[in-house]
Amino acid sequence: MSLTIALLGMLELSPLSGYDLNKKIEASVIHFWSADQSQIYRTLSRLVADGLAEVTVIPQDGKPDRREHRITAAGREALDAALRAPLEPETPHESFLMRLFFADGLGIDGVRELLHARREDATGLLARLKVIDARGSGRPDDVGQALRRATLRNGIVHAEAELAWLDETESALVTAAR
Amino acid sequence: MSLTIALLGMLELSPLSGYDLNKKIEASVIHFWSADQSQIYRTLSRLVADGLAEVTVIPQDGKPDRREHRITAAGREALDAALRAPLEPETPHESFLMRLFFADGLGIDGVRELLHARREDATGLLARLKVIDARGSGRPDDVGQALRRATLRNGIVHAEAELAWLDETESALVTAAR
DNA sequence: CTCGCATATATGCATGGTCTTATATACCCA
DNA sequence: TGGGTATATAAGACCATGCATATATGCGAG
Repeated sequence: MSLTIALLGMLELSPLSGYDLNKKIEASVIHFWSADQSQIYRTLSRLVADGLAEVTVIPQDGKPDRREHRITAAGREALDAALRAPLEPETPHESFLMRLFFADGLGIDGVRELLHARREDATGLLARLKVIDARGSGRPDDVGQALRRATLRNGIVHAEAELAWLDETESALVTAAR
Repeated sequence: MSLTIALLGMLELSPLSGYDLNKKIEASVIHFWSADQSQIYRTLSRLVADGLAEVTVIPQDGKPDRREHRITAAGREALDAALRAPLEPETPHESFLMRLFFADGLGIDGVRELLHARREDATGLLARLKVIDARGSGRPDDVGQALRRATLRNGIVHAEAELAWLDETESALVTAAR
């Protein structure tokens, strides 16, 4: 469903090929949505099959045909409906927390390594997000820009929360291990 | 992989049936891992097929046989290896942020509704987590307890971060919409 | 007495996602 | 000259997950 929103949302701005969509996703929503190339093409095919997008084949020399997709009226309706539908209930899958929950058998050093690895990940993520945020850091001129900025800020505040939690957790562990 | 850790981790403490495991998961890791009953049984079968657990069938009257699983030596090794393996790279899938990113077309009121719905979810989640946290709120006596507590605290700090981000985002939106 | 809940396991089907591989050409760098 | 990158699409295999459904019985509430 979310990938459908991504594709329709991008097609609403301009007609694009699967290749273009893949690049756009990597460039703009990758911080909260990881999408596989093959999955993009499959979902795009389904949009066309469902009449939510139309294809224009543009022959090219030396390269495969470029299949340009444009959103249909039905596609615009579907996008609007998807955006307005009730939020789907959360089904969390936090593999790191699963490990931590059962990490007792690793001993105190093993637990510390686990937390250290997590800190590295969170630090790296935060740095990357901040670089992107700095690039687009004029005050937003329109609502769309403010929304895109907000998704980035979301990643940043959660990365910071994770680091703060790591501090807290490492202290608590020292106390518990005594 | 994570569900495997959950099952092996729980079997290490005592032999359990699939039914027991389902209940234990609902009672203890549900705040960071949602598991389906059928998935638990399937994963459990795989553990047995892979020699990581063994089954003892205990006939019961009036109820289906109880298939009690106990972890094997290979299972303990597999658990330890899984806990020590490098953290898998994150592949985020935040459907709410996907909507927000493309929510421009909803108009300012639609966006506000979206944020409001998110706030309700986050508020409810935070309340539930705090209840659980209060229940187990003596200072932890051993490392295992501290770890379990830490996973809960993780959920709490992220729920709080989400609420803070919602405040920030709603303000920014007011500014951008002017 | 019936309805729903607890006990207990299992299968079937669909969806979404990941990883790999295939095809074909042009260009740049070492 | 060979290897990597960019352009462009697509199929196959596999895995985890989710939802529905089936079976069979005891027990308590209404």
